[in-house]
Amino acid sequence: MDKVTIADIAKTAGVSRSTVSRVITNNPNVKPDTREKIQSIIDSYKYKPSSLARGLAVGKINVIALIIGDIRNPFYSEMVWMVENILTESGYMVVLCDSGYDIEKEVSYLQTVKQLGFSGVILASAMESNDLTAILKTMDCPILLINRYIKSFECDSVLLDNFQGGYIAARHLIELGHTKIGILAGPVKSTSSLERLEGCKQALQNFQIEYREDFVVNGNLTIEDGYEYGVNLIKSEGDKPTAVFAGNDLMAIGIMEACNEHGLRIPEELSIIGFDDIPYASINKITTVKQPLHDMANMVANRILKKIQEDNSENRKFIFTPQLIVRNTTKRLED
Amino acid sequence: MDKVTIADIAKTAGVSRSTVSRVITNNPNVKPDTREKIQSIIDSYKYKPSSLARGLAVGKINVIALIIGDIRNPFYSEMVWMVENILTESGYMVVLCDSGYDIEKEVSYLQTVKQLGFSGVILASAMESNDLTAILKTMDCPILLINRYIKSFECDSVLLDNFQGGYIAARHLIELGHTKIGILAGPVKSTSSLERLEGCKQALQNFQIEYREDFVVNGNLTIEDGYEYGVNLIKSEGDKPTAVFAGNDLMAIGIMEACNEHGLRIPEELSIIGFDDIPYASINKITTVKQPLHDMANMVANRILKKIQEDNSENRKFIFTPQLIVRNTTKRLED
DNA sequence: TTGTACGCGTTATCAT
DNA sequence: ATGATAACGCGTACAA
Repeated sequence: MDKVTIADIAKTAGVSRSTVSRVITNNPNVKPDTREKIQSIIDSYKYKPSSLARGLAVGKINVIALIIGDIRNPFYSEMVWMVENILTESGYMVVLCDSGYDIEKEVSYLQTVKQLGFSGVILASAMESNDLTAILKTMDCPILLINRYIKSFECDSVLLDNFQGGYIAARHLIELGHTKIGILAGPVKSTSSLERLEGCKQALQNFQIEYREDFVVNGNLTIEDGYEYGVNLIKSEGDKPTAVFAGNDLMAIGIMEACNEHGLRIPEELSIIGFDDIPYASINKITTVKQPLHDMANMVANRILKKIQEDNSENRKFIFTPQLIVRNTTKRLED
Repeated sequence: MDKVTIADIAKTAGVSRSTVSRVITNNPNVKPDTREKIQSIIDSYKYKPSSLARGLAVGKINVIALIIGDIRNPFYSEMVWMVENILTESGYMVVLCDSGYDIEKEVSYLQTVKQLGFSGVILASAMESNDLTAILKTMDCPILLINRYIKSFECDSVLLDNFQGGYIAARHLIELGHTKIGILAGPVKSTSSLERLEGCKQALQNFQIEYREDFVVNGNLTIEDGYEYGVNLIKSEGDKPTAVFAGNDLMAIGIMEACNEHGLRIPEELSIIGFDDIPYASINKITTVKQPLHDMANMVANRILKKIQEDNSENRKFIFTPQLIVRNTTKRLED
């Protein structure tokens, strides 16, 4: 039983391949009778057109790539889950690509996207890089950025007001009386991490608190990096922060783990605030800055669909507002 | 600047397309000089062959689908992360598909896999179903099952000894003196969940403890379901379990959350054991049954590669051994 | 070692 | 409303 093609359907229906193709693509130029007849033959044969062949003919394939930094980060996996549901509903297949925050891998994925003729790309991990910008400019499909902003490349983007997020996080700690605030920021190349840091600085400045370079460290947004930071913090001599702003919840969790192991009580001896509000933040009662994940995911999915359908629409930025969620890991500084 | 094709390369190189194609596919029948010359032209043009066209010609495309139940489950996302790394290294693109434990969605993904001519499929969420078996039998690429076993369909599979996993979990609780053991099992249609339950029963029987139907509930492996179970447990009247075996860590976490909220102390008033040993289990010091994720992921990736390369190899099952990890959520029953 | 010619399964253009 | 035919870009027997 060989593979059944459009030619087989055409033959048994006694029509040309063109007509069969028309009913497949919902072209109105088909007599209702013939359409019905052909459709029934298609059904009975359980015939499904080859997406490869169609893709070659049309130049596009109904697949959208979703490139993210780390699928193990619950913030992303929640986002992915929602976006995929919407896109699948609309007949697109979603391809998930984990870049590991590695630009080289990102570029390589984009290359594949081109070679396969995908309909669109959603980039959630894009950091600044010449190579990236270069290939981005050669892409021949809509591109959407999540929580990232690439100066040298103009396109749609859905983002959080990260500056404000960093600001309200720091302000919260300051209002609790903390003045020695440690910052475990995200990667230097990530614009959103940078903006959160800037927001932090702004808050410190507004409240006339000294910004100390030696209290700032960059991590890679993983639990491991948070843990490492926590251990270093505990073992360090001399002046220590009384509160820490972590670039995301994962790192906050890592810090807490280190503290637990070394008997440093939270929040009595150290206040910690995270970012994202992943499920584990609520379970472990971590004070954090929430991203409106639900709304953002919806926007992402619907926006890319729109871009694919009408490619003439201009580029826009959609900015969402962060929200402070106070839980049990931050506490007023006793003096 | 139009899209550059193999013909363009051939023309500027002064050879036929065949020769160019040969250097692309690493066919040895090319004079070293010409190969070098052509390659340099390819490089300078940054030419990349269309995977679509190649796929149509060859009948296969270098993509492997990885269908999982719920990407938000850290056990899966860890697995995905590792498998994807290995497969990407070997030149395959990995497509991640989230089925939401929905067989219909699973079937639909497999349909897409066929239409797109993928090189292989890895199924981690496959449950028993006629529709599923039907389409599985028509797939024209290697199939690999993770932690699932489909009676009606013969293929490679990488799995944990789930029966033993359930057994050692229950035995641990029994050895701590518990006799009233609640079970929050996984979905009924999941063979691995079923086997864990069977292992549980066996342990109860071996130790001559009554198996109580009314202490067994099925959940969908999510935190939410665990939480709901926990609340019900707390609010229920009369005879209650003193210990609970959760079908996976996520549900164990949910139960713990419910207990925390309602002031039920763990492990003093209720012992809980999970399954999988996801990172949050170790962070939250949850006693659990560990799956050797690392080894399993390696096996999965390498096995599907082998299957793709030599399709004549016969089907095998690779069974891994679970391991009890005792932490802080289980405790000897005081009497 | 290289070139010719055909096939892969669809869609799209142009007649009819 | 329908059919013939030419793309789409590549791989590969087969011939040279």
